[in-house]
Amino acid sequence: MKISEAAAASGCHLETIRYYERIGLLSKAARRDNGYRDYTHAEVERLCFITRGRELGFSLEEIQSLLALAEQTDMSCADVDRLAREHLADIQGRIQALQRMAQELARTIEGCAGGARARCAILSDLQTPADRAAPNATPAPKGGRRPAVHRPGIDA
Amino acid sequence: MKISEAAAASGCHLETIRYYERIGLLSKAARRDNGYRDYTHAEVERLCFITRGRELGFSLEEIQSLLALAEQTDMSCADVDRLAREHLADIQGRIQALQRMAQELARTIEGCAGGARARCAILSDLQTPADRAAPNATPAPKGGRRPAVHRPGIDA
DNA sequence: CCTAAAGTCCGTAGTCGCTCCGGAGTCAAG
DNA sequence: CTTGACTCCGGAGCGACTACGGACTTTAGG
Repeated sequence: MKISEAAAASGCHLETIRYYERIGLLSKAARRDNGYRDYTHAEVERLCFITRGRELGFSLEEIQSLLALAEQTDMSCADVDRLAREHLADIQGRIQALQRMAQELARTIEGCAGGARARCAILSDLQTPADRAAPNATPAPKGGRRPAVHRPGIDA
Repeated sequence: MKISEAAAASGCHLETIRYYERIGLLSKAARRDNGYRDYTHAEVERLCFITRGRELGFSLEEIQSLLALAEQTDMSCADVDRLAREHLADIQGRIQALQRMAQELARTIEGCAGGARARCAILSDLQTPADRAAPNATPAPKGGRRPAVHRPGIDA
């Protein structure tokens, strides 16, 4: 399988595959006589695993751990489970942080009369430090700092 | 006001302040005789605005627009409102994407018996391409690609 | 007054996960 | 034989910081 086919089969961008090889997440692919990379079914599966993991918001480092665990055939399910649960908790934390953001932002937008500029609530709200602006909200919407899903093209 | 005081007053990391100056988000601060930066109340307010904007998930570029709008004293409230609403929609999109992730992940974790490794649902689920794994979920959880909140220290 | 610690300066490099670039070689179709 | 698509590679760029190292200044304590 050539790299473009592996890309199509895994849903992973071609350049990203090369990138994964470069950073050692994928082992160096076999080469044909012409120097082109040649992928086996197993390698494409590994790639699918990575891609899917990314879609679920795992970092490449976490995915590497998961792959390592997947390779030991005994006594690893509990570890996998723990990792997944930790990750889920992290995602939920991020959802909450975003929800707080959305709430505050919505409240701020509400306050804007919509045309009379003199006392634009949005701008003055932005000027106000978080704790004064939202005494009920958690001091700072800090949570996990995990990198997670990077979604390429598609500009909103 | 020295930089550390400005940092404390604005809740913005000291190095980040210098960074903002470097990229032109803040104009170059006045200097004392010893070369130390000296901040006025207005500059600290601008910094608060930026920090708060970041907390609400605006990108630095968006914040720059907001600041520019804030400086024109007429006819900008509608623009501010539009920007804020667009941003809110983006945040909501990201929340939904994360919720899909969490749902799928939770479902995957559910399937794991918890010890018997032979058929660990989590790992095999990860092996499965997204569309086969979750026929009901949106094809790919792609949404906005805005960078938004980077939260430094604090590891979950 | 001297010393040590803390604060500030600066530029540069590293982080994460890609993505794009340019220039060169290879391959398949017309 | 030419054209276009594909592949190779290393390196730079993105966003928003964070960290580092070496030089300088200021401040507090003895």
